[in-house]
Amino acid sequence: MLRLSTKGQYGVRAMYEIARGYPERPVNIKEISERQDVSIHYLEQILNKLRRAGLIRSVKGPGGGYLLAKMPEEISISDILLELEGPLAITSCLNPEEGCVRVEICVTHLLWKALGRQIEDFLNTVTLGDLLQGKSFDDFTMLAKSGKGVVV
Amino acid sequence: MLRLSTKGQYGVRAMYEIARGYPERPVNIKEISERQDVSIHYLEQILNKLRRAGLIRSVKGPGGGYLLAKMPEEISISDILLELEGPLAITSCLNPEEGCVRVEICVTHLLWKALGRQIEDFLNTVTLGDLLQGKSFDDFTMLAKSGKGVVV
DNA sequence: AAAATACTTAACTGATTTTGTCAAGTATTT
DNA sequence: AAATACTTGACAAAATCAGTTAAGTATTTT
Ligand code: FES
Ligand code: FES
Repeated sequence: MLRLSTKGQYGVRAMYEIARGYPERPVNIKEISERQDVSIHYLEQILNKLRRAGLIRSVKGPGGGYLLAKMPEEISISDILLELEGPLAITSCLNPEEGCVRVEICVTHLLWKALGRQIEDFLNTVTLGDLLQGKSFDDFTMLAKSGKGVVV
Repeated sequence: MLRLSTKGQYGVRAMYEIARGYPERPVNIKEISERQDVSIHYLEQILNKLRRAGLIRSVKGPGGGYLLAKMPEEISISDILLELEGPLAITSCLNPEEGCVRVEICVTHLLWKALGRQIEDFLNTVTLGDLLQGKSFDDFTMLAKSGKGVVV
């Protein structure tokens, strides 16, 4: 139930590796591939999307690789997943591109909407910075929406 | 991203229709099919699973149909989805049946685990009773875990 | 007893999505 | 010029999803 695709998962793990080089050291694909055990070809596909989305930039030539385009604290998990998997839409009814004619009379619409908001709040709150710090996320749950800092 | 299957969605909607007959009136498949616009054959498949799981029971013969096996307040959305879509597992690593050898060294494992907990808390908290009452779920989010009542 | 209603079960199939691979580049530095 | 490294698009096997088909069994009403 509610599975995240490997593309999204690999994407976050790749971004973590790139974040480790922040702000100076370019991290090349081979290094990411080896550390996270994901094929180079598949990573190329993933990193390409993330680059076009402006989350990372690339440096060519020997010694090149990928660099974070922003501070780790400014890149949320949501940012990454959005590019790789499209907008969060628990149901097709909630997908702007699909929509649903039953919305007005549907008894579950608000339920799924609330669940989506719950997930979105969480993913918006957690950033690469949190991953770098090795947080446990135990207390993220209820504080996510408070807007204030999050307990470690 | 993170799509719920139609089976799960239809299942919740079907359970809502059955809940409307609680505690006495059996609701037949045809009525559910018409009100929720889901094929009878597909519903049969879904209701069968829910019956074997003990969430509903069936009454045969003319005037028969399906009845809730418990009070609407005692059946959570999580109960329904669990039967139709299996256990919540954002990633295969979190699925008991699959597992992952990288768990110990993985930088994202705790992240997905926390997200899963977030979702599970929510789905465990909402019941058919809430749907019957037409709640908006606006305030469920942060109060889900408090254990106490939920704001309408 | 017969007919009508209604649930039960298993098998099957087409469509879609996921999860990658392959091939042929382009760009930069040493 | 050679080595390194990113870039892009096409392709395809595998898995999952969504739904149908078909052939029942069980119960009540007349
Ligand atoms: S069926 Fe589309 S909103 Fe419920
Ligand atoms: S790769 Fe399995 S836990 Fe992260």
